[in-house]
Amino acid sequence: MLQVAFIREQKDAVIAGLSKRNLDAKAMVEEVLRLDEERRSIQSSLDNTLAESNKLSKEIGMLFKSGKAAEANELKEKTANLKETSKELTDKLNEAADKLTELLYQIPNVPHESVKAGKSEEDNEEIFKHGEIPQLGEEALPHWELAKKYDIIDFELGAKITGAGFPVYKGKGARLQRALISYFLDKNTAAGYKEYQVPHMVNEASGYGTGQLPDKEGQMYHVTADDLYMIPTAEVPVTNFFRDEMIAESDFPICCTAYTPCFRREAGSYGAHVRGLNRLHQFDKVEIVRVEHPERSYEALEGMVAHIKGILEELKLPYRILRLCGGDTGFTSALTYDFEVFSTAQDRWLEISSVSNFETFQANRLKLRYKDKEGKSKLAHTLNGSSLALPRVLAGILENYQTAEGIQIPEALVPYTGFDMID
RNA sequence: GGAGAAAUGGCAGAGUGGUCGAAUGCGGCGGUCUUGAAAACCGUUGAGGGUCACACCUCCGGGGGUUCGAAUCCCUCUUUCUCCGCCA
Repeated sequence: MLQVAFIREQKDAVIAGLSKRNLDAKAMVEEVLRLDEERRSIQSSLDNTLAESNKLSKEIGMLFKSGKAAEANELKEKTANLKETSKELTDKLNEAADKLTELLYQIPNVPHESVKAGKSEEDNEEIFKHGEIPQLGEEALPHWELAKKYDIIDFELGAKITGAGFPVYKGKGARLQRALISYFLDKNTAAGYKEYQVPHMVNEASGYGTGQLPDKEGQMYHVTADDLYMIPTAEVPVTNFFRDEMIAESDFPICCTAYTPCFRREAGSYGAHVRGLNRLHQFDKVEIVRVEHPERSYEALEGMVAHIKGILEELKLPYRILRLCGGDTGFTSALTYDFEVFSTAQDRWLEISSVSNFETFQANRLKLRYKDKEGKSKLAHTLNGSSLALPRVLAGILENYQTAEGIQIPEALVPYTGFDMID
């Protein structure tokens, strides 16, 4: 969430920034400032009441010590009033503070200056494009048909044992999944990211920490008996490593990578675009997460983009990079680049990675801080990106690498799969 | 699952009703010494709110309670450790 002090100091810039998300935040911002003022004024009355009551308590203590019990008891009666006042003020304070927090939770991050205004994905800017789109001819198949033809992914079997959107990978398909995970993790660790294996469920506090709660409550699977949530991405457990942490400035940059399955309810999705691997309830992803000094976070973001470019180029997949417009940028992000691979047989671009800088938006909720040179604690910046999401990379490989003899395996993956052709 | 013990500042660790936001050590920061560094010595150093700045308020795992007054007493939850049981 945004910091109140920031909203107070940069009110107009905040409103102007949020308007790029197609959001008129004027009323919300003003309500935040009003509630904050109310909160501070109640706080100050409460402080005065408590100060007086502390003073009396000290006096009572001294009187008892010097044996003046009668005077002490007299003073005790005076504290009753103060107690009542402070209780009332505490209730009012909590109410104002809760309202303020609730409202702050509803305000998205202010987009970076490079982000253009826009309503939807139509307005995203393509900033980079690479690779040749192969000419496949008439007999080219979409990946769900290739999966069936070579018996490597079984959607029906997954539907039988769990439900739609939970595929079963078989034989060389399963092996290719494992190969991709190892390959991505190796690329990430070679680039300096430390590898982690993390729980696939998180508690409520972690959900709030990274902003899945309360915003996207319905998108996560909720294990109600134990009040745990299935993770929608490794970002949630990994970023929450740093919840309530104080970091030494010398620890920057912190670079983490983790493979996890990701669970998403995808309530409201429908149609041909969710076919096959395009949209699943459970999928595999290797994530990278960074905690950075505010002055270097955008440099880090560019580094992450370059890293992912390197992987896609090694896999020889045609891809493009989009800078998301305000309206399409995620709630918590200030700047997001999407990577898309061209799916030749479907004749469309598929999103395979999303790389974002959250600036202090997550760190504020997480209370993730560092000490600067003057010893002041400041909020750190958090960033993350997929490196990479498996299903659509797999779809891209199956579709772009299909031949009359079978599906070729990209050269870089052969050491991981142990075979160079699915046939 | 049963029995017991514990949770204190960046870390370690004292503190069992008032003078405790909290000894001491480590770490950090500043300085003396040194060509420079290390060592040694001196000083300084928790977080949040609030203020122009002070004052002042809150915070000793979370929540609630007792009391004029709680790190300290009571209840509850969470977590950790030890012993027993079960187990991939």
